[in-house]
Amino acid sequence: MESRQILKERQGRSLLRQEVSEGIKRYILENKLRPGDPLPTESELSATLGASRSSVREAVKTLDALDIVEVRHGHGTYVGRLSLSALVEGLTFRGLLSRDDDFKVMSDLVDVRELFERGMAERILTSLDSDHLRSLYRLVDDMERSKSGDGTGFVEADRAFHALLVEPLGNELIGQLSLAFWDVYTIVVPHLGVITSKDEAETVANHRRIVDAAHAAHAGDTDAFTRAIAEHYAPVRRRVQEAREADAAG
Amino acid sequence: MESRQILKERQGRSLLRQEVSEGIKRYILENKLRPGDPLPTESELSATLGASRSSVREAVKTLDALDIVEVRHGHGTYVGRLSLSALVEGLTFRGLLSRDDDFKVMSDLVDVRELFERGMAERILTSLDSDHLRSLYRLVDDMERSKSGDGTGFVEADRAFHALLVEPLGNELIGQLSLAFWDVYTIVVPHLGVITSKDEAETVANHRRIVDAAHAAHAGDTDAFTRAIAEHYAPVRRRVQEAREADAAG
DNA sequence: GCAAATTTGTCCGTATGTATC
DNA sequence: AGATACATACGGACAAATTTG
Repeated sequence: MESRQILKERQGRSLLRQEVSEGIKRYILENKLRPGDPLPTESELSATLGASRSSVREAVKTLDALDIVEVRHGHGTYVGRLSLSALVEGLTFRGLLSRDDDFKVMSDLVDVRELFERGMAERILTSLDSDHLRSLYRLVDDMERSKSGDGTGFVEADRAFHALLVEPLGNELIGQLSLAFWDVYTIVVPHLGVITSKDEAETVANHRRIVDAAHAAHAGDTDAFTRAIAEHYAPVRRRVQEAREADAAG
Repeated sequence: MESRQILKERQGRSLLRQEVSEGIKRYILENKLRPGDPLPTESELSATLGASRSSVREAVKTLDALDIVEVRHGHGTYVGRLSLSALVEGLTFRGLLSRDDDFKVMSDLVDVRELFERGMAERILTSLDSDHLRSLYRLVDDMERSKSGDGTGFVEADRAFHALLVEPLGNELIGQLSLAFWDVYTIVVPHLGVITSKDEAETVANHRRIVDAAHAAHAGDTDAFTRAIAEHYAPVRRRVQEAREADAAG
């Protein structure tokens, strides 16, 4: 069997699965494939890269976890969306695992969320136009309406708001990171085991205050805007704090 | 064979591999394991979770890619370090794949790197003590010495500098993200295919200026400090720009 | 330093589930 | 509905790496 040969030729240093993974990535890069483009079947990859189906499958699974590759059962393997899903899953697990550590992981996370919006305040205001402002107001209205409604509407509007807030920067990475941390926060907080305050009216008001400040300040002073953002994150931080104190008391 | 039974009972919806992955994560959480703690062997997991060893292995590989689990050949499986390695690998691949898109991925990345340090400037300065300052100066001296030396010393000092700069914040997540983006930048730029300027003397000077500004400003005005950071990232941005222009011209 | 034991790595063959035509 | 192509899952065998006696 020739595969044994290849095994010998590899001089035993790195793992075959690792080489297969590199091979698949190289294939995508050399052929300049885009997200959604089809990849060769597992059998073809197996033959081309000189590894068994099992090794190819394990390699594909690691790339799938990073969203470099996407597998559709009974259909085929494709180039992945290259999203930050791996970051979300990793940080979510970290947040769940280290609840004991004074919930520091989560409070650090809120710091980062605030950093994205406060640190980019100036640039957000200068590139914000009236269309964006209108869309932001619309989302706040959506939150207002779906408040104490079915449920999913409120959080979805919240998520969309923070995506839209940094959108005028034209920096996709910041937008994706911002959403990734929003996702982690939203997933982890309900698992903290204690009931935390969740004043939806206050949340709506805080979001509206951000848009109001943006509308007023526009290209002028950014202080009111950054203050509004800080006030928005105060209750977010408080929820983590409440969970921490309840956990320490219990 | 009873495994066939389980397959039926799952009603064919979710994937077995996925369930195994969830099972392993649940095991870690319920037993409150920490990074480095040993996990059951593949055979044991296979028996406990009611799946074949192949399926367990594939599930373990996805968790390994997220650094939730760490596998050591011939030794065993352990709880992972929960690092941001998946983010680095994912963004690196994204940067390599979308070179054509005017290198926007990389310029967005530099924006984020600068955001971490500029956006946290105030908090960095207020919690910076003389020990930190001395350590920062020492790293700049290291860079100066290893300039045009063996090679690895320079970049390593650069990496350590940016880690140390945000360290006084006490926010581990920001430190890890900062390093993750530094890693991606350092890995991707050499692959951009064109020789970009790499003035090490200028780099040293820019880093020293940051520490000088921090030393002078301390708890006072942050303007000089943020300006020094901006000046540091100007040449970093220029390298990406040069690669872009060379690519467009060629 | 050798040998045995343990654990992960790789391979193969086969059967089943899933989507498309 | 049938046929085809593909991924999913299984089980067993052997190779390679690591630890231990």
